[in-house]
Amino acid sequence: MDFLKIDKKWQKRWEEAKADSFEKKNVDKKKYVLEMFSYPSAANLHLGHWYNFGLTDVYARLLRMKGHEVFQPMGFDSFGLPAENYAIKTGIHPKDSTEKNIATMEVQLRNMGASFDWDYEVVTSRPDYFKWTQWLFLQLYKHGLAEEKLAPVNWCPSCNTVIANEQVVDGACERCGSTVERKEMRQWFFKITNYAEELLRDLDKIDWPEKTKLMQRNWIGKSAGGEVEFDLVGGGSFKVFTTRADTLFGCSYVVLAPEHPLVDKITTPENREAVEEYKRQASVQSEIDRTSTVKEKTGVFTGAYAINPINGRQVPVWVADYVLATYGTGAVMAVPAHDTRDFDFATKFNLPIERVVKSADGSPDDLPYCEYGVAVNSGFADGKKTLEAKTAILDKLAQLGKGGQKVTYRLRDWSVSRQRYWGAPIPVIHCPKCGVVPVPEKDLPVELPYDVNFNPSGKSPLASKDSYINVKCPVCGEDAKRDPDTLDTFVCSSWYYLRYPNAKLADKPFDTEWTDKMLPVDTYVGGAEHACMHLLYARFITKALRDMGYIHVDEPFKKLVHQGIILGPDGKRMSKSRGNIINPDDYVSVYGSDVFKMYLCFAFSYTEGGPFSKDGISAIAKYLDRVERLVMKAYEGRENAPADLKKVASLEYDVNYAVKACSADIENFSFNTAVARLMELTNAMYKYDDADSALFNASETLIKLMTPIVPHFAEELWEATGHTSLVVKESYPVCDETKLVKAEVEIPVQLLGKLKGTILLSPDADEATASKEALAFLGLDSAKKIIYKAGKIINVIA
RNA sequence: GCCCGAAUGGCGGAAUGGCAGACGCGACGGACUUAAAAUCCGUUUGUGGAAACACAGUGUCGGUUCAAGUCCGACUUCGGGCACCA
Repeated sequence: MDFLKIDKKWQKRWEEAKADSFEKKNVDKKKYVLEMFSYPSAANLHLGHWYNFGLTDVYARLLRMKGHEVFQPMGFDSFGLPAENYAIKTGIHPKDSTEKNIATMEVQLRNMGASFDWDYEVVTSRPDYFKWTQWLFLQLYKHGLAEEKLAPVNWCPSCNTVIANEQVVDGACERCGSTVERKEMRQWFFKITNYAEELLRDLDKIDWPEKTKLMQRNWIGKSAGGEVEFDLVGGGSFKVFTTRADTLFGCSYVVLAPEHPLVDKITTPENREAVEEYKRQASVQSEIDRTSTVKEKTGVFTGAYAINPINGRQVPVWVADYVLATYGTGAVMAVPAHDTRDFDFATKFNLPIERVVKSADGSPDDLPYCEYGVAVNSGFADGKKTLEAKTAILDKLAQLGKGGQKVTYRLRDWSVSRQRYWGAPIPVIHCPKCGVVPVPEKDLPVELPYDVNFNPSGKSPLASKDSYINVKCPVCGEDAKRDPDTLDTFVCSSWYYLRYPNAKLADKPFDTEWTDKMLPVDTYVGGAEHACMHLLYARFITKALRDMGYIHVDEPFKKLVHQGIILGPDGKRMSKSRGNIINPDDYVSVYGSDVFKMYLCFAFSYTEGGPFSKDGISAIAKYLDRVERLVMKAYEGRENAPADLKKVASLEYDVNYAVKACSADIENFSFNTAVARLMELTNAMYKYDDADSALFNASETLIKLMTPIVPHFAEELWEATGHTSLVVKESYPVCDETKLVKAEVEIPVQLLGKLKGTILLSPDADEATASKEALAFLGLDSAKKIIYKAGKIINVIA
């Protein structure tokens, strides 16, 4: 078959017939199937796109044939750094290169033959979309979920921009590999931490890979412990967070993070110089390799003392960079006897190490002893087990008004300001008189000016565009300035699944009533690398919009599937530097989209991925030709009456088995076994040998079973066998269970657990019959015990 | 360092605790052909054996069970995540 020709032919027919259109009136049967939309890069569709979009489309097509109204839209996440970097290098404007790339990719995506409904296309860099991204920002601001604060941010000196924690990999910029610095800046933050608890809790409600849920749980990092307030000698106080309140009696010093605001206030004059020097060094340290946990502890004494509220003891206040400003309270109580870090520090600086826990069962408890045990040297808590001692001490602190139970999260607020050009402008005006003034909604979108110098200068490119930056304050009318920054592109992608069903809506981002019907996304498919970024942000935004009353779902993505990663033929990740990149076009242009897609289905376990090998591709082409010959033979003989009814029954068994298995496999994203079942059926049909009406019936079913995977090919055969309808519009075959009932099945017979052979038995034979047959087979008179599972196995214990 | 996941023929990969290796690639053999390609039909975990068959076998060691690739415990290697989180 000419696979290249049929691609075009049927794609045209489907378009004419609107075969992929979502029928709004059938919304009660909707299935929202979504693939993570892609960034429009200059290169052609890569293998990952094919693997994600092409195979998810197999799933979508199956659902459609099974009677669901499938909504499968497509679009582009088109703001972002690559276009801007490309512009800096080549002088081609990001908007121009992006729009050009989108046009190219649209054509390629259409050529895939996937059943996207393009009427709902979304492009995040166009004003009709980012107008509503800005609207989203304003709603978050109105509801106190967006705030501006001075905060240390990750600064990439090479990209000249702030980057998110998630984009810092091993202390380096994820994109360019430069060492990330820390810098204090005024930044907009979304208060995702307000939702930490719910984001954690609702993971139990969604059908996601356990691994992904675990990653989010760890990322949120809930930690239940206590808070302890230390007064400072000479006035003032600060709090520490601890999970080991039971060790409070053993606290021999306290440590503040170098960035802690109290440091400057409490440092005594004679220590000031050393502390200042340490702070300076610490900021440099953090730029260097922070990943080393074996790094020797450093720190300086402030000269100040704090009072341990549990025993009134004065303890020195130190500053050390092993305490993180961004976690807990930025201060810790140090109990060197029972914490390895404190132990290392105390050893180095010769601070007291006092045991307050011993092992409960007499097992070795050399210091530092970090296990749970029994409290000692702890006043009223002596003799209590760790958990009880924690409670007792925290209760006591609560009575004293010096602390109590406290939960802390590792999750931090989401920094969304980017000192970049190619993003959605932040819709805020800074007025010298009125302060932060949100742009009125009627003035949205805040358009991105075209003619801007976006070469990195350390400042936002928009800051130097006078006609953009200078505005009148919407409140007082005086001269004011726009916020010069743009939004993190993760903001754009945090709500696009809401826009898809409302893609053309002009007067609002989405219609609440309609969105309630369309959401949640039933099945979401994309890479696992988004576990702690996009997937968490989208959940947060959904919950925030729900609390504002705009939607009424708790979770955006009911079921989540991650595709695996296809590696280069060398088993390594594909990369330009390795030169092991596989270009799908090289194969699609030879074999057509069906063959290539079916190869992708068959060669990998979908969620695992694995190394690419071209060897299997021609085999798939051969297989399809084999099917074509078979189907045409069956078509020729369709008028013949079957001669052998036993053979027909066997064939019908094979057909129905394939129907059942294929459907279940595709629904489970087990595409490789679905293809295997098709091949088995094909082999069985070849063995059947006669060309008669039974074989023709089987071939009709085979064509339908193949439709989700190789739709062009299936259409061609469907047409060649006398049909005028579109097979993609046909119903998926239904398994006839009665054809799967066999009079006799092969039952394995084991002797002492070792397989000896098989006997033929009725699948519901009773134990007596089975035992008799098994003993006869083994040549035994009796047995101590016989384990019999009907239809499964007989194990004889002699 | 901590937390997850994985390990099955020459290769990609199948196996709700119940016949390990489905399906395919590759290889080998046969049919068709003057020949080749294409196609069709076989064989293909290892060892021994002409064969029937026997024994061994799912990274390593131990355990639970009538029965373990699958469950449990320890370890090895690889992959992923987090990484001074108090």
